[in-house]
Amino acid sequence: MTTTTINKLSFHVDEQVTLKGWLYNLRSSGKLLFPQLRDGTGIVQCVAFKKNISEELWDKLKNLGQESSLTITGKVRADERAPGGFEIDVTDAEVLQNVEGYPITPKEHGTEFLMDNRHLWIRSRRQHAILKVRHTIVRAARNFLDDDGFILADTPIFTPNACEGTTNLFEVDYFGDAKAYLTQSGQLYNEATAMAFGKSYAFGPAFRAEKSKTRRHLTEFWMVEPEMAYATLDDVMDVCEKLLSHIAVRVLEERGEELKVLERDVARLESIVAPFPRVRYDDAVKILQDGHAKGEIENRFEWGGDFGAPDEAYISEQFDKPVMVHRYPAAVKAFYMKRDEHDDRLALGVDVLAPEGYGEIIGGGERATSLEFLEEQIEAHNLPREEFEWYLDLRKYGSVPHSGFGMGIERCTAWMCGIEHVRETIPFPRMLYRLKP
RNA sequence: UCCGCAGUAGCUCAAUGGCAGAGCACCCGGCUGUUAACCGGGGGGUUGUAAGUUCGAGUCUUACCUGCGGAGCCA
Repeated sequence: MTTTTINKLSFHVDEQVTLKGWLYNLRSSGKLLFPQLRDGTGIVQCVAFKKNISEELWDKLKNLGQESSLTITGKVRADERAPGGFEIDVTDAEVLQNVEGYPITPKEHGTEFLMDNRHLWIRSRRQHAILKVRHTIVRAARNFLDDDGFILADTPIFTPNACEGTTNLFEVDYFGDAKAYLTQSGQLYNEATAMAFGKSYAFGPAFRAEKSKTRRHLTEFWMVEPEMAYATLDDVMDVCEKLLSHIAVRVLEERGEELKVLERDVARLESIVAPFPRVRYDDAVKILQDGHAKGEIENRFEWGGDFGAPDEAYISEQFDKPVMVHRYPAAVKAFYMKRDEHDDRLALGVDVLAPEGYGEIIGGGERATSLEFLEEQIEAHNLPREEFEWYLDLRKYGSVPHSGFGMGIERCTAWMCGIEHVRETIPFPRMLYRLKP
């Protein structure tokens, strides 16, 4: 007897196999039962004719509740009537637990209810598809960087200070006499690891205590943050477009079935091919102002500010591919950004805006190299100098041009899947009003 | 923090200020190819909380709680 999984049934046609899983749904028609089994790799329809099996087996199957745990043994048969193309003629079954009252029924449910039952919701087909796409994105990003010579060097989650001084942080008691904060970015530490390894990246969670209440925000989210020594802003943009193109290809290759479940328009993913348009902030402002003149956007954008959500959406709508907007006013960017040598008002930062209104999925740029400049910036931003001494050391001992960026995993996943809200792109989302389960 | 919408059975939703309802889920019965199966029967309610208007409030008023959407902020 072969024990196998549902995704491998095509290798076992006309053979007896055993599958281990849970009951996804049960339909019956008098002397005929259709238990649908899921095992994490897929869903398969099984068939049991009353006259072909023992009375004991019939009785065992007939009253099973949704999500009952069981193993099913039977012959694999190709059948066009079955969803998925294969069917199991049941010859035996072992019920580990017969379940009554599984909360998530095959009808509609509201978001609040489903989120309260998130630990069960992730068993359902759509959530399964999204989380598998997430897995592929994570693996594609890591493989891309690993194969390109980046060394994984993860950065701390407890940090002693605000690393950029821009966002609200979660404060944690650290053994009574000290305060720690949950990291909002591994950025500053990545600069240290890049000086050690040449090319490095961190992959981990980031925490922002912003009271943001939109479909693009989580308080806990995951980022991949590559950093490169001897690299410029242009080098960063090269890596961004290659990384995103690679991710799109891998998602298309590995997750065709899942994209079908999600009803994703794959043409939108097929067009994610490097090179991407590179637009200076100044020109993006012109796009917005022209849009206002044409009456396509409500507010008239003024040079100097950061883009709001509607602004980002309008800019990205002008292109099929992700857009890389670069050289922002220094005032709206982090203190460690290098200034443009041709225009001191500008910082060498880049944001990658995804199409279809998904907004900023990557933020990055070239870092300042001058010790004196950073000392001025730290003072100007009222940051505690003593907490940044180690960071300033990086400019005392072998300072070189270097650059990097951070990509938000959940926003990228929402974009690839074409779904509304990032809360479905992580197994257990943490949001402003959601800490459980 | 601000603006808007919502809260009725386990779930999704109905109910002109006048008897609290349906579908799904659950239990019982029927059906040999079901595709969110279908058909018949059954149990299931402090209408988010508190106060008010009224002969009478799920429905109108006020406050609060909770959630959803958006803004700001951000990836």
